[in-house]
Amino acid sequence: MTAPTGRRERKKAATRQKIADTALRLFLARGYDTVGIREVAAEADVAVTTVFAHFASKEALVFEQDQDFEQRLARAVTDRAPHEPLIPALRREVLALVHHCTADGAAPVRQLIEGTPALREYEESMRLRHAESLAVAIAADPELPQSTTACRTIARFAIDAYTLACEAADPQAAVDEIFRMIEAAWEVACPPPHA
Amino acid sequence: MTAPTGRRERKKAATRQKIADTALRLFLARGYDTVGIREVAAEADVAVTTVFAHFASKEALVFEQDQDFEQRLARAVTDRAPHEPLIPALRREVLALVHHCTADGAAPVRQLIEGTPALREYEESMRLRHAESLAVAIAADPELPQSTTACRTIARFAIDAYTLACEAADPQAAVDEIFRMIEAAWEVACPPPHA
DNA sequence: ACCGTAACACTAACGGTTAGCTTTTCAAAA
DNA sequence: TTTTGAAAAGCTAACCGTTAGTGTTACGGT
Repeated sequence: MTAPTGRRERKKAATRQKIADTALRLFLARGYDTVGIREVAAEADVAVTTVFAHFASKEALVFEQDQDFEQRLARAVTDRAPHEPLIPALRREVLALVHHCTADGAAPVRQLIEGTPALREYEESMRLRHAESLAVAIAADPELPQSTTACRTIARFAIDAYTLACEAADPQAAVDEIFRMIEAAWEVACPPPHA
Repeated sequence: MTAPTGRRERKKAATRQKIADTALRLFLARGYDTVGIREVAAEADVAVTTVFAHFASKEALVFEQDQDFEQRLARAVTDRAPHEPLIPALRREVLALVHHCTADGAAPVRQLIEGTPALREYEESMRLRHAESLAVAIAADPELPQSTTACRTIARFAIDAYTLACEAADPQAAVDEIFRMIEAAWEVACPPPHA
């Protein structure tokens, strides 16, 4: 179902990839702030306007892989097994995402992001957008008839868990600890019928 | 105790105030994005460089009043009565801050912020800085010997409460609802000795 | 073979921000 | 009072991310 990719789409994808690779290479080698867009474009042998045709901003060049982050969280909620409780499903997905971003291969990029304020800000803005769409997914669940505020709250808490766990010394333990807190918060907002 | 303010400091403060007032007036009248820094400077009758000598960025012009937000949260923790539990003290302060920012007088400015993506982003970045310093204040409390992760988690939750409550239809009710959740989360992270 | 259009290039500009340097203005030492 | 040091403000010119305007090329469907 990947469709017969024509030469056109292949070339486009290649250009995009070349830009992203070049940018990341230069950023890692010499630092994000000291490498300009004009230089990235020159090194990738494309026009500056082409860079912005493929990426919405300079920061977006660094977060090329994380496109599906948003969808994965929402789907963890909407596609979970019938009658499966919300929080454990959320916890599982957050843990997977944390593992993905603390993997050994991602270390240099993580370091680049952590050491560049502009990138940290950009990432946090992304996360907040993710929280909003997660809140919508939670609110849309017919099995959970609670307030909009509670949905948005839990969504933000989950994003907080992800962010904090990524920075923690022991990410796995951090996810466990924070989700114990989230579980308690959720039970207060939406008391289960079992008790 | 305001000290004998010399002419110099008075003039400096006056310049700063004039810039901030002019900027806010123009932004409210014609929109944030359509008013340039050069125009603000001209209207305030100062040089562009002077604007940036007083404010770190264009966005900072809008958040002139909120300087002490950060301190107030930290102090609500450090200066609370001996043996007073953490969460109620935090709740009280957050509620006060929410009231302050949803007051009638602040309505036009809030509307300006909500309607300008650049300002929303900037505000969120501020909040995260506030969360960090709040986390430090919580971690420094000798009565609460728990993990760094728990401190940072609660700090972010409190900031989330502020943000969500400011946007909610009924801010007071939102603070109540969210802090019930936070209370539960805190008790799991730091079980009180009473039970 | 032809045409519509998506992808890309080029130039020039806009707006936020900063560096470098000069001028003004206050405060306190001399 | 006069001198002097420094903070505050000004001016110019630029840097950098980003966008608009305008072509040009190369592909894909007819």
